[in-house]
Amino acid sequence: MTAQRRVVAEVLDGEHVHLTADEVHAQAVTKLPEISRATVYNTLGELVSLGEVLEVATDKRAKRYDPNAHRPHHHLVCAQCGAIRDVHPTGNPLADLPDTERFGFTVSDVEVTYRGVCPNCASA
Amino acid sequence: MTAQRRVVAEVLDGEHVHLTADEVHAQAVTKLPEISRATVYNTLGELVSLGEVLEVATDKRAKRYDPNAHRPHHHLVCAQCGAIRDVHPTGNPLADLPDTERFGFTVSDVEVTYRGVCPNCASA
DNA sequence: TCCTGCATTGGATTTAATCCAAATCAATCA
DNA sequence: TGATTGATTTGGATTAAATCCAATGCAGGA
Repeated sequence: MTAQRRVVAEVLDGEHVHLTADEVHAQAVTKLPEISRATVYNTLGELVSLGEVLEVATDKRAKRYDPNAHRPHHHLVCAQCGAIRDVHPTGNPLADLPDTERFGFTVSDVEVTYRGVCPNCASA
Repeated sequence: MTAQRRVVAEVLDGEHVHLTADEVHAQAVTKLPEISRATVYNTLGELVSLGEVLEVATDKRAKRYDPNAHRPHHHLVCAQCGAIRDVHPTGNPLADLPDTERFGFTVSDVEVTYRGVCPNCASA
């Protein structure tokens, strides 16, 4: 456990946190000025392999990192400003995929992204 | 309608087609040797604005383009080889998001990505 | 304290996508 | 048919995200 990793872990803390690698780096720099981008990428990669952090690809730009890996959830994204909230739908989408639609795959996971307009953008 | 656009449209034809821009360009070149990447990107962008083609971001690498825009569907992705199939789950995931989980958003769309292992990779 | 091996650094590289000005082409009209 | 015009295409440069790599630094154990 190095200072750099601690800082990255600190930045990635809280609910509804979905930062890009660059944003993580920007915040990390304020706490540890010499930290390099490569280290941030390395650490994020390790956290993902350890299952502590999830990669989410809600927009088509940079990957985002979601520290809320231990409680399963999905995402609600504002189509205008890109704001992201964690959501917990009822029901089990896995059960909604009939065998005839599985093409012989062993299906193990499902990812749901809701899109809409957030209250902020709606009122603007 | 130019020769270039016709070629891009021809490449993007069929079921379960989910090519990256580069793959579209590579196939387009075999039919029209001097077509440029910029034109492929331009044309894909126009097709997306017209609603004829969907962008899908199933992996975190390049965007993929899905010509099957007129019948709504979701995707089943092989975690190992990246193969993608179009699937049609039963049920309506939109209905599974309670008001208390909408954070004031106007939710209009939902995108579901199933992940698993395809028969090919499973037998290898 | 001294080693040893992993972590970090930063700069170069790769990949995807976009931008831009110049050249080209398709469609219309006389 | 030939000229005009405005949209399209081109390719090279540029941006952005991510990765790679060799050299350096550092944490933790003996």
